[in-house]
Amino acid sequence: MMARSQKKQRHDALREKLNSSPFLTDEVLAGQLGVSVQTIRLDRLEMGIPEVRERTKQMAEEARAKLKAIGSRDVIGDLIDLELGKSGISVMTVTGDMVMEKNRIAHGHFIFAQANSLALAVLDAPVAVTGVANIKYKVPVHIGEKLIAKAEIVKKRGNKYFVWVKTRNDQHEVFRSKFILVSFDGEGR
Amino acid sequence: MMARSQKKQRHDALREKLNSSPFLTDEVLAGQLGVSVQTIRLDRLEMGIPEVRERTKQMAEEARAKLKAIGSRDVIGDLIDLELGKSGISVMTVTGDMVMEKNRIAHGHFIFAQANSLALAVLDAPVAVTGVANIKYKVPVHIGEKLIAKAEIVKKRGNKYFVWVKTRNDQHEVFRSKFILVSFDGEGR
DNA sequence: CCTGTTTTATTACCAAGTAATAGAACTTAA
DNA sequence: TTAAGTTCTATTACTTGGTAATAAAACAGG
Repeated sequence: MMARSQKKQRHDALREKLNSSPFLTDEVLAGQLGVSVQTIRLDRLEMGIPEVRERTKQMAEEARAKLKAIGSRDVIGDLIDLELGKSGISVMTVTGDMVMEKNRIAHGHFIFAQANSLALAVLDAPVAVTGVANIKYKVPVHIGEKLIAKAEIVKKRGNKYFVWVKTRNDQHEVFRSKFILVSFDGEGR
Repeated sequence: MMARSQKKQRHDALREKLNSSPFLTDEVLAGQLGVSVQTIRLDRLEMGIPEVRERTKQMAEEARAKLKAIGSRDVIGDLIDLELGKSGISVMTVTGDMVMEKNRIAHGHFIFAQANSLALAVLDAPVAVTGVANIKYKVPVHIGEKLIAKAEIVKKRGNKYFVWVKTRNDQHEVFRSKFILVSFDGEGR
């Protein structure tokens, strides 16, 4: 039963090699693993791994889609309800790349970003920026949680808008913030 | 001189097509542009565009590198100085994907993110999260600006740390924030 | 009509495969 | 030891999407 275990080992090695550098041809792989090209092909067939060209293409498409998704997030979270000049609701699901590596807790700035961009979206003004924010994180947020942020304009004075945003997950209010936003036609802040 | 201008047009069309979908083979391109495969090949040669396989590979590698860079930003900005438990400095250059489309001003949450992660980095504690933040945006920030954030721990009470972060560009202080961070071994916030 | 550019066609060749088939080598169990 | 089974290797024919080189056709302008 030596042969069988050697095969398994080789399969693992192959998987690992392709994982770290997916652009290796069968010929190169054969050389590195000390077997014939045909053996590599057989292995790939058994393991359901496509050829280099296919792998490369898949990688390119995947990475492209991901980058595109990342690029198009001017408003963070999905705006699901909006009464311009009054209130709005946005939903965001916490994904793997929002959490800190150390403790798997969501990085605060994503929660802030959702609230901040919602606050800006609610404003009935063409151009506005954030002036002041008072924020409080109440409960740590983890991967997979769905965050619902509700914004409400509570006051307006001149070109200054006072907006409160409360964010909750299923159970708790996890975050609470007060923004002062400044709309400006010319310049000012 | 009709012929020459037709060629130029075709080159432009080719460039555009490949820009939006880089995985087209010469054969498909030839069909879409109504010319022979050889013409496409000649065009590519003239224009210095490599074959599909090469293009795909380049794309894959590029996109991969980009994604990797994005993924590894637990601390946003570059930590250039750090006295653990006391103070720290971080530098971040505002890139194109940090600004809002509408007004080309940096989205507030990137500036916040730099300050927040710097504040956390300065803490001499294994695990910590943000509890409260009071922040003020003083001057709008634009693409290309280099932001220098300086953090300082001003007080410690129990497991609560009070940290001030001031961010400036070349000329002004653009942002100012006070954080209360909570370090925790077990649980708590 | 001739000339020069542009386009197309043809041929030989390559890399990195798939698919199928056959043979060698090693392993083991009877 | 030998037969059987698994695993590995080799060989051959064929495919895609090209490169490189050469020649011929089409067309436009003078």
